[in-house]
Amino acid sequence: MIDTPVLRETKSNRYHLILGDSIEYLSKLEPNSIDMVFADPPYMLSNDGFTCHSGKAVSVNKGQWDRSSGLEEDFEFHKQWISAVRRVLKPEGTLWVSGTYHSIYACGFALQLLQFHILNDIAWYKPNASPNLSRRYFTASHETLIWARKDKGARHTFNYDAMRNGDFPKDIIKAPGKQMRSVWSISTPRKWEKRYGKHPTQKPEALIERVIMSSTKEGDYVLDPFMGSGTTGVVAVRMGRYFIGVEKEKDYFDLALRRIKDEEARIQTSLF
Amino acid sequence: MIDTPVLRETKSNRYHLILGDSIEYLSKLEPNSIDMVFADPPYMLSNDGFTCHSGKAVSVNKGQWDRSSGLEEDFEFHKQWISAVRRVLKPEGTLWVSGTYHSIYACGFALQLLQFHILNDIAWYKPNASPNLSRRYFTASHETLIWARKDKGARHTFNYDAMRNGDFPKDIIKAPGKQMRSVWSISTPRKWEKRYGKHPTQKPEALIERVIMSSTKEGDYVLDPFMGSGTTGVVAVRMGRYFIGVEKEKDYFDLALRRIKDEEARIQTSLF
DNA sequence: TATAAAGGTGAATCCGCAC
DNA sequence: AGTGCGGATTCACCTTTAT
Repeated sequence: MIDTPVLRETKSNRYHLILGDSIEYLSKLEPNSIDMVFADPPYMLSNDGFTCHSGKAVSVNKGQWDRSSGLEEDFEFHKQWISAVRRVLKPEGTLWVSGTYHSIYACGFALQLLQFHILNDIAWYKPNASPNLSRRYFTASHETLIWARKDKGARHTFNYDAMRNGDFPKDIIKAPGKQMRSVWSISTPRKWEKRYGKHPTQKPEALIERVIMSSTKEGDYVLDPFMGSGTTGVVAVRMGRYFIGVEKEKDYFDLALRRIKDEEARIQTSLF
Repeated sequence: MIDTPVLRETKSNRYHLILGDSIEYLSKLEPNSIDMVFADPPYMLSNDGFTCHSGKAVSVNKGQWDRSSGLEEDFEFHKQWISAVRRVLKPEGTLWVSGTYHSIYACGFALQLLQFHILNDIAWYKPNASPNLSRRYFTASHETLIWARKDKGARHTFNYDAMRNGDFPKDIIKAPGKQMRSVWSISTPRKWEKRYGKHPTQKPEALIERVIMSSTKEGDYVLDPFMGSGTTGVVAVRMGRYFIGVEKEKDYFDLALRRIKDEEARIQTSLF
């Protein structure tokens, strides 16, 4: 794999998609230019005897020291991408980070070390989570999202009324006309639309909608440094935000591009 | 304040309460002797221009570097007490850590660095949380609990059936006869029993009951290094576990002692 | 045709058993 | 004592059948 920062780009009035490395690309972006970043970072590095160097996984020694050093490698990676994000965020801009316990503690701690100010942590409860088959743990049924702003002093966007008075009929936690709480009940998409084939870690559109609705305005610049299959882009474009997405794996990039283009077409059609 | 490790101790058949410093005390305990630790660590060090050195708070410079250095002090503290806990845990023993986003990322990351193996993270949802008055954030309505075991290889205790089939009538998440999930809906105690006066960060007994019920057996040794007002001890004694509690502030120690003694008396009475 | 009940499937470990 | 295979486990959701 060639180590070029940007292998391919596709632009439109509504989005800018980049096939390449996030940190590389972010370092070339205009500083203080992004309103909101949504990031679902990878966390494979330290887990099962594999470590990930510039995009390719290599097997490593599984000794005790290694698990720790893997964790520290993860941590270095998280500090790097969060720093890169910090540079391009507007002072009043905010960052969302999502993850399970495998990665969220390293991310949250890195965030705090790098002077981000946590506004909320959100527990995304999945009512349709898979059962636990081993019977040796509780059934893992949620993920964590951290919402933080760049500067403690700046005034961030929070659409209080939309959150309080919006319609969230399937959420068993949210009461109509009451404040949105830090626990969100949103089902995972069970079968992925056949049009685009299956993708393992797909986030539900309702989740991303809530994130974008709560913390951005129309016309804002939304960036996803680990775009994956592009759900953030699909929803951002649908909601009238400008989307910048970076993805280093070509298959995911192609899938995201197709989905976001389709969404754009749907919008054009519906304007008539 | 004198830096004696143990200022006062009170023992019985059911508990052992220590007024003094946790890390000091733990360093003298028998290694590999404790079945479960429940810890709700303090996190004041780095927060609002105060740092806490050996028990007393001193004002510090609020510069940018300082917030970071305060965080790192917190982190050092968490690594120290978690290491001390690690030493006294049995190989199959487990550790619970509770906290909000102020401290839980540093704790979780420290836990992982110190070779603990996370079994679950639990989102404790508080249906009766206070509303958000600023209208600039989501309403903070949950805390996080991390459950981890000392060794990945060892077989920890998990009372699957008690969790699956027990009665949790007030929990809007838990379905009868279905597995216990990683989100628990438990109200906070609204008014604290008058007998003991008010305490700010009181945890509900139902929460501690669920923790102890799920991860310990009768007769197990349960330790709380930051005992506070002693709820862990009250519930542990009630459930027939042997409780070891450490608290460095005399007022809290006295309160905990009174509550746990009262619980013990209640048990003796009910045996007739 | 709509709604309800019944039956089948898949996912991710852990465990015992045979060697 | 390691290794490897196969069965057991639970629950949401889909499909099929029944009312």
